[in-house]
Amino acid sequence: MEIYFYNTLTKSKDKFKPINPKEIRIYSCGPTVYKDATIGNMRTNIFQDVLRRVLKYNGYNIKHAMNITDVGHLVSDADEGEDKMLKSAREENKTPLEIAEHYTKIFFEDLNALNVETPEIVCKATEHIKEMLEYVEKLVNNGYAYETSTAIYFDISKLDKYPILSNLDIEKQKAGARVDIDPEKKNPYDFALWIKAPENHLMKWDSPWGLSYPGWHIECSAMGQKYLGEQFDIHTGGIDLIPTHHENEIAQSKGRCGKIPANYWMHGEYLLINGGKMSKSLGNVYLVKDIKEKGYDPIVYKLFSYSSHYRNKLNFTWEGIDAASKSLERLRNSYQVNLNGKDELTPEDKEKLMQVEENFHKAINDDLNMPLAMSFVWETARFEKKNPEVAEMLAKFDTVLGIKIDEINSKDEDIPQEILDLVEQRKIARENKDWAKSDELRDLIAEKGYVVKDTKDGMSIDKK
RNA sequence: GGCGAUAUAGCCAAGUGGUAAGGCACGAGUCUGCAAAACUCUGAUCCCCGGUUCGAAUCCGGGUGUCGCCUCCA
Repeated sequence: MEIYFYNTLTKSKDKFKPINPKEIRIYSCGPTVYKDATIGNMRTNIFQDVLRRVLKYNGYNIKHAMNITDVGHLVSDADEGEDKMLKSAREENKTPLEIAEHYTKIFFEDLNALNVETPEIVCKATEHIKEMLEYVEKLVNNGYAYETSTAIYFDISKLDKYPILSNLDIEKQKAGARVDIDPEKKNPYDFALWIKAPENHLMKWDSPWGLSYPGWHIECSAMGQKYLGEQFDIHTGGIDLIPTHHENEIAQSKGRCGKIPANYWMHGEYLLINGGKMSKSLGNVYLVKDIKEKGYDPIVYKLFSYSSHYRNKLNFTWEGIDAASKSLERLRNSYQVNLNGKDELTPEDKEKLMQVEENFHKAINDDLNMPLAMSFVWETARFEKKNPEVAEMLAKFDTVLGIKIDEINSKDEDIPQEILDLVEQRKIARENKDWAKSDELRDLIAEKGYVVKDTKDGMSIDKK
């Protein structure tokens, strides 16, 4: 079945044509590990995970690389100010390496909690200084870069066209530019490839230009080219990376080998908080940890993110999370019910299931339309006949959803003995039809933080 | 100031020319000693005005609202 992706480069939904159908190569801009990743960052990671899973659903093998930015990302894009890593190191009184290790670990724990697959290749900027230096030297040799007293800059005037991803008219931007113009720069939009380190700079490396460190954009170009080649299939990231980071990656690649590094550029939209923007600088951030602390399985957040298309803004509210939580419970319940279902499926039923599968497949292949795909998941979950084949279909869908649909909802392994005793007493009361005592005990159990429900198969106990 | 996105039932949200998917909540019902859970059923003519068309939520023009980018951010 054909796959269509919205391509920021062409500004249209394009049919996906792999460079090599045997292996799809993807590069994703990963985290700058200087602070906790937010659920906003995670929305992008979930989008990328869906992309991987959809390609796999279509039978493709993939080679996916993601970088870990542990040096070179300055607090300001005016190529001045502190490196983010160093700022955090100073504030938390740790070494940059400790900072990077700490936040990298948490990042992958979060991905794991969200059941987001780890890319085949995870690469750190600090481990690719050599590749970056070679890249910069090549740009200098090709005449696309020049040296100033503070850095090596990319000369955007050497390109046929500079902003090609975004619609910025840099001529019109000049007047209103809020950043101070460095008189040594040839063009205001020239950006630093390599920066000369001040005397007491913590992270610096030997280079033809003395002790220095990389600019923010060079790492992705260098690592992408090392692991995926000069041209690969898909490049992903958050929408905010379009005007600077990705624009500059393309510039670097064009300067180095004359090619745009990826054929398809896909960008995930922002997560909003109560209708407004979430950002580290505004301080209104939520972490995966916060979702856990509210008592939700983090996968609930993943399901929540499927309520909107990845290219649309999604407004985060706790009401929304609550709705997703209910949905997750019901989907998992349906899976269990179907697994043990005894209804016979007629040929017509099987035909219907096949049709739903096709609809699902079409939806995910249409630029990852998860909200639409979910409607077919529900159609399956609420299929009138209950049969293991229906469960099998749900499991198949879950290879894309990644919501662990086969997980059992209530886990009562950790119920304290005290509660179990009360439940036992209530059971006896019920057998004696002593409803007053039964209700009293249910209230008591509730006070202690547990909910007891009478089901056909006995009582179920859940933590509140 | 420049650029762009978006406006669909109480909430979230698909749908880009043929009479509005889905989820959550609400209400009703089945079940239950009761309750919960589960299951079933129930709701919108698509921001406003004008135009194109046999026909528009869907195209065009105008207006209004909200949000974002142009500065670090997924």
